[in-house]
Amino acid sequence: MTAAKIKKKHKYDQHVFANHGIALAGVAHDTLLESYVLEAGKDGVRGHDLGQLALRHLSLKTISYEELCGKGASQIGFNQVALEHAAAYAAEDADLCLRLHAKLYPQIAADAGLKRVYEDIELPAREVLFRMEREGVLVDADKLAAQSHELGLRLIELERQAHELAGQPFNVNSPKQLGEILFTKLGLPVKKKTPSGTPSTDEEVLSELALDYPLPKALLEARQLAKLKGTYTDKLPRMINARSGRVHTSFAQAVAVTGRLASSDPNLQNIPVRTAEGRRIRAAFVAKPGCRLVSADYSQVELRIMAHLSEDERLLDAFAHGEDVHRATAAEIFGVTPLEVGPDKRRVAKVINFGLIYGMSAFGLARQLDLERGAAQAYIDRYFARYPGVARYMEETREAARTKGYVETVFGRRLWLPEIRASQAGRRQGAERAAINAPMQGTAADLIKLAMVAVENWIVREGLQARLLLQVHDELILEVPDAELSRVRAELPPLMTQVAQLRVPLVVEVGVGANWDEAH
DNA sequence: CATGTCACG
DNA sequence: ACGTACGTGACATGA
Repeated sequence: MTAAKIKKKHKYDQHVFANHGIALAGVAHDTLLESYVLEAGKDGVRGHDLGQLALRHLSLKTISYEELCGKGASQIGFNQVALEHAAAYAAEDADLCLRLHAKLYPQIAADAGLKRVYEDIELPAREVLFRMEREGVLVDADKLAAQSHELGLRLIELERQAHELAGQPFNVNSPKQLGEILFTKLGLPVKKKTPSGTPSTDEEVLSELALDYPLPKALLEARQLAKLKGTYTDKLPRMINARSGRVHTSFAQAVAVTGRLASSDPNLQNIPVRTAEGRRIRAAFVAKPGCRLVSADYSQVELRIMAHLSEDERLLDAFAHGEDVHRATAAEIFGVTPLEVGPDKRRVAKVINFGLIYGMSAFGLARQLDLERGAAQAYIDRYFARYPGVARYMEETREAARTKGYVETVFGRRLWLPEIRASQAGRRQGAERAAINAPMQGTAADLIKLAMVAVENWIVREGLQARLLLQVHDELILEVPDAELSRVRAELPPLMTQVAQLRVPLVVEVGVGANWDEAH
């Protein structure tokens, strides 16, 4: 691995050791995680790497990897660095680690919630993530290559059509050139602008224009296919590791301020699923011979957490009775019985439920549902009248964020919100929306990390050959030998639902298949 | 290296 | 009055 690709990789040293057959006997602490638990989102905190921690907490500038090895084409490998320089670099790592731990850990130990998040969630999850990264996932390169070829042919034809409709050749992948064609040359109406003030050509705009003009429709399809080809079908086969024959993502444990993981190089948490074309890519993630992929996902987990946190009686009741929550919400908002809720009403309720999790405004809801702002406000008012506990919770959360400067998850994870008292209204309101969202997104992250630890412990304890491969925020993907399928299918859901006792039941849905698409 | 866009939960 | 749903990562373009 080249230094450029190391980026923010932690656990990196552990992988190097493992490559040489050396297993760490146990990791007692990790300053990256200590800092993450203490200071996620805090003012001026951009990362939790050793170098940044040394600068923030010890006012020390560390030797950078580039100072040691150079950069770009002239960069040398660590094994070519003069021993005295390498020794100084390595010794600095060890020294600073201990000094930072002495400073950070007592702050964690002083708070029961933070201590629990650090010791019962983050530290154990760290080892599970290391194993998942090392295990990797099998990807059918031939299948993807065939798709790339097919997508390439269709893209050529779509481009030809687009050029014909535009009356001239242009680069369909250039928003700049596209904007000139659409809005200057053809005079199509500008629907919205980008932050920099230029007319937007994003999907929302093109979809709207596609109702009246042929060119945007071709562009939409070209964009979609170009995305799939460029990001997935072309790239994933190149990410297959020569030694293992599998794709090994990197899970960042201290990047997302809410407590979620982030996946990179490649990102396996954004593999397409929403379109049929996209699901063909997902179908290229396969189980090795003699195995199946098992997917287990928490159903409606953030809404359940909202019910738990708000203690709203109607919402708790809906989940307690196993109701379809969007249907139940629609019935409340529209004043009908659940049986009278059709697809349109349910869709509106679903958008509202998602909006609540995101701290929506009437404007945002109006835009999402293509309504007048007043109509959207009426829906919101109606919702809060029927779910007063949720309304109370939202206001209490904003207030708590203002007075404390942070919000917490059910397990005590802390998210700092420095902009909650910003003088600029836009920034402040942004922080308020983040304050609403963070306890729900963060608690969900806590839950699934606990589940990962529970599942891995179970696998080890029972001596199973099943392996955790991926986590996608509310979903776990495992590779399971056929002989263990019935056990995993039966025991995975209770393992995942019993990691915590909330005021609502947790529900896990399991799927099995030869590939990720079938399992999902 | 910033910008716009779009893939996911 | 004011911008506008939360959290991520990757790609192509173009300066």
